[in-house]
Amino acid sequence: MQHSKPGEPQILIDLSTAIIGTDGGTFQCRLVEDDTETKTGRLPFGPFVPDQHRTMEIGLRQWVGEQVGVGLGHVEQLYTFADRGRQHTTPGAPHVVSVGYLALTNQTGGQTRAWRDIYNFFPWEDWRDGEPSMLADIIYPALDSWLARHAERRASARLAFGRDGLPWGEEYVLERYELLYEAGLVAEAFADGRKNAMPTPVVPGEALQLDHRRILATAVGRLRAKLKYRPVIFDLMPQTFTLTQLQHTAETVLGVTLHKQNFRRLVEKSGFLEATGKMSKARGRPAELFKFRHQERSERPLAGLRVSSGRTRSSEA
Amino acid sequence: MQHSKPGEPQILIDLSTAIIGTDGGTFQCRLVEDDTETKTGRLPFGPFVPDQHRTMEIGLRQWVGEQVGVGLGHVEQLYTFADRGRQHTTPGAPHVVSVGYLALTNQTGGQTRAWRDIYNFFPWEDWRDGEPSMLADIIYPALDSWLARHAERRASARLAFGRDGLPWGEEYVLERYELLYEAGLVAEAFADGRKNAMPTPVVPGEALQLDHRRILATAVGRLRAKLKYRPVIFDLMPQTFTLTQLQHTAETVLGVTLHKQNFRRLVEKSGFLEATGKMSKARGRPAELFKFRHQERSERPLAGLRVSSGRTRSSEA
DNA sequence: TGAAATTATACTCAATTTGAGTATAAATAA
DNA sequence: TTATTTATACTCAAATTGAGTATAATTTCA
Repeated sequence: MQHSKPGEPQILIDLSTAIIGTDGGTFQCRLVEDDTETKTGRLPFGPFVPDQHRTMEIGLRQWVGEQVGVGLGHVEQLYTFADRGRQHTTPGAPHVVSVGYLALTNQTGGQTRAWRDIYNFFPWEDWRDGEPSMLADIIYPALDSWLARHAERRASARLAFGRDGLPWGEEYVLERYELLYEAGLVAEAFADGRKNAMPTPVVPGEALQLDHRRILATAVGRLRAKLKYRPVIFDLMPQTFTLTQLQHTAETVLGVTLHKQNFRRLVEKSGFLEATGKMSKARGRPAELFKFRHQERSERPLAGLRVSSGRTRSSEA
Repeated sequence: MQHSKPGEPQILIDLSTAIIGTDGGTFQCRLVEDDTETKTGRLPFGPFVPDQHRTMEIGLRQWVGEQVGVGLGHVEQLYTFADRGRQHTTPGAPHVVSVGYLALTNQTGGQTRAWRDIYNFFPWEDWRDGEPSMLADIIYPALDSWLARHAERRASARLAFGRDGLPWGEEYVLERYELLYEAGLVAEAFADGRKNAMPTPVVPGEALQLDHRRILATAVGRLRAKLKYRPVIFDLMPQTFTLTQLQHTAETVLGVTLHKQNFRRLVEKSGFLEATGKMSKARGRPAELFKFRHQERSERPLAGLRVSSGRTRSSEA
């Protein structure tokens, strides 16, 4: 077997990056204004030019710095997407392979239209006010009717959506999105010409161009999983912060509420925080401001940021 | 910024695959006979031809089936390696990007020279007989002398090698290998022309061509981590097996010994196993043969295959 | 000004999980 | 028939987790 011969289409590599931050309880991602008639946004991307960049991450940091202008914390390669059909191909056109990246920032500039709430694209992922009603009302009926014809995907659906008594695993973001795509319930399935897809998307949630919603789902899933065993959350925080702010950020990313006292116990025990002695000025009792101990950064996992949901917000009132 | 122009070198994509299995306590990887003067092996790879394969995984399964001839279980994309310097480039030659894959098999054919013990390449990773003496004798002194000049890498080294009272995390295989590479202690560092590299490798362990030992380290680290939250271990097992065989496989992959009674408790509670009623015939008391419940496959994580080392093999006598 | 609301922090307690054993059973080897 | 080997069952203390209660220090508002 040979590599592609001169006559065959060339391969180009794009670095598609989900730049993620939080801003006062919203979970944000940097998007690029759409210019097509479809009105769907897309992730920012830059080409990988091997002769100019020693590694892909160096190339990525460069064009993000130039074009997006936010400082990046943790950067992580997600997945390389090369499926044919992911692009609406012109015959003979070069084949574009996307390397997806996750990049974290603590500068989101919430006012610009370029930063969008991630839960716009995955409204079923936000359980902070309890289970989203669209699951029982729309998603489960539609999914079940598809599963009736696709029994082989039943076990996956049970795990991904936490059915039949299984718990909802907040990190299975990609698995859930892919099932909805396979079942033809999201707009991209129709755009990609899947046979079973509905012309009007069944499930609420804004679409993105090409497979960018899939890349974003990969990013969110990876971030949620990583939060539990690595101290990446601090890359989303400002220099100093209160424990409540830290908890809100964790809740925003995970899409659940957490038990306040236990969160405090966990985070204090972890040894990642250093008290600054200063206090925040807000409504109730002032809270101590902490900062992240950078020297401790890679020393131990933030074990145990396990999800044990606190009171749901609705019952909190 | 533009994609590479016609005059620039073309990009080719290779799928480099770590095909991993176990065979009676050895941890094996399929390698391709070396044909160069360097006498180092390499991972099997095949080109990704976008026009022939709808997805990379389909392409991979095809050439593995044709050329390696083993059935594959779990297949997982690891990482896309595009660093310049990873290849000994001829100017103008096409730039090759490797997409690394991990593939599990339960057919290793241990007799052929093509299957090699993974711990040949990472002898410091096998703690089944206690801490390998080369760590204290060779690796730590050499690493410390490098760290004296590279204080910024100290925290990483502490986490990766479990120093200063931190535990040895068996999943940090890549992090350890990369530190040894950076410190110039492995043969590849010299081959890649790193300034500080020793012409004769300081640390024991066989090298592989290009960055294939790094890809293999990624594969082993990912597999060790995944074992703890997904039932991938069953892809390494034959149809039926005893609990002791299952435990030996886990120990082989993780490179540690486990507490027998607790392993049994964990694995029985998980619900993944089904008793066959048959018994194994061996030396002591016969053990019940189990099989994996495939329907349960994706239903729940094999939570808690946490490492709690049992008696070390040396003190077991 | 003083009670109510709000937010932060400290502490408790039972249930579960984990780590590390002891005890016993069922086979083979000498 | 006794020792050796391997398998399996059961125990128990320590640590972790889930879910509270209690109390402290502010602001808000009547």
